[in-house]
Amino acid sequence: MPELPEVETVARGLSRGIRGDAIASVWIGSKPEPLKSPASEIASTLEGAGILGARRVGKHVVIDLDIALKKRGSRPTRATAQFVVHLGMTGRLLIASAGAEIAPHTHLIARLESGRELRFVDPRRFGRLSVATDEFQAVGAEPLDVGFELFAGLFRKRNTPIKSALLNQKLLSGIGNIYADESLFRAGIRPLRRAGSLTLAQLRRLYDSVQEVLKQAIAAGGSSVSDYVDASGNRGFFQFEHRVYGHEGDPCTACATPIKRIVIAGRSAHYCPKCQK
DNA sequence: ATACCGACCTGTCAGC
DNA sequence: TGCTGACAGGTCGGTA
Repeated sequence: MPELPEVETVARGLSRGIRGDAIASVWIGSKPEPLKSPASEIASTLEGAGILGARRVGKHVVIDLDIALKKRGSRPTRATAQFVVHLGMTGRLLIASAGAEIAPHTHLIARLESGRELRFVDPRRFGRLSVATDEFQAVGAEPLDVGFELFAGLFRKRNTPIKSALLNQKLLSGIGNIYADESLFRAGIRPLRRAGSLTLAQLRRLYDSVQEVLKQAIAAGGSSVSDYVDASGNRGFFQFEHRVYGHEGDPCTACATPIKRIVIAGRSAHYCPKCQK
């Protein structure tokens, strides 16, 4: 499901929806895979915490918590904590009314003071939940904040296919399979091109394409390929703007050549063999 | 150090 | 109808 635009959409929706609310109690399911922090630590951090807001860091949703109230009288040195959620492939963070039916594969429910609930649902359990008191940081650069010089430097002397480099979260945090393919198509670069072999002009086009694709996708509320929905359960619309991803065999929107699908490092890659060099 | 590959999970869909 | 295999927005650890 979620790459940068989808995670950004979820985070914005959460921030709008539950900022200012507080967590009354927490229920955690029995399937342990999604928990990076111990269940007891997640529950104790969340319970009683005020919700300051939510934001995106790479592909992570970070929910900022005010935990000062819980330490009243003990002069806390640090009054904030973070609930960090990675949605994996099929994870959802949903704001639900308390009476709403509980979907299968619901792994965490945070009951809010307002009577609503924040729920984490994840059929494949590739998602990850953790709490942190230190400022959470992505390992790679933010694709929408990085300057061109730094962006270009990430790929210099790299022998790996540019598609793999775009998916490497240690270089850029947030780009996934859809937006890597769409960016490379718009930049006219084949996914198998060695990253280090790109000319400065091609790097510039790739930089511009990445920015453009991500911004357009955020504006469209992300891509709903099968089941992605935002915090309110709404689907995105950017899947209708995909020009290569999921379009194997379809005519290229620019030249009508059939779009090809190949496998690079175990992930499918889609491209136009004529437009992309 | 770098890069590929299978593993981790469940659900869906095409093909037989 | 029902089985099987391929595939899915992501990341990790092991291996070469």
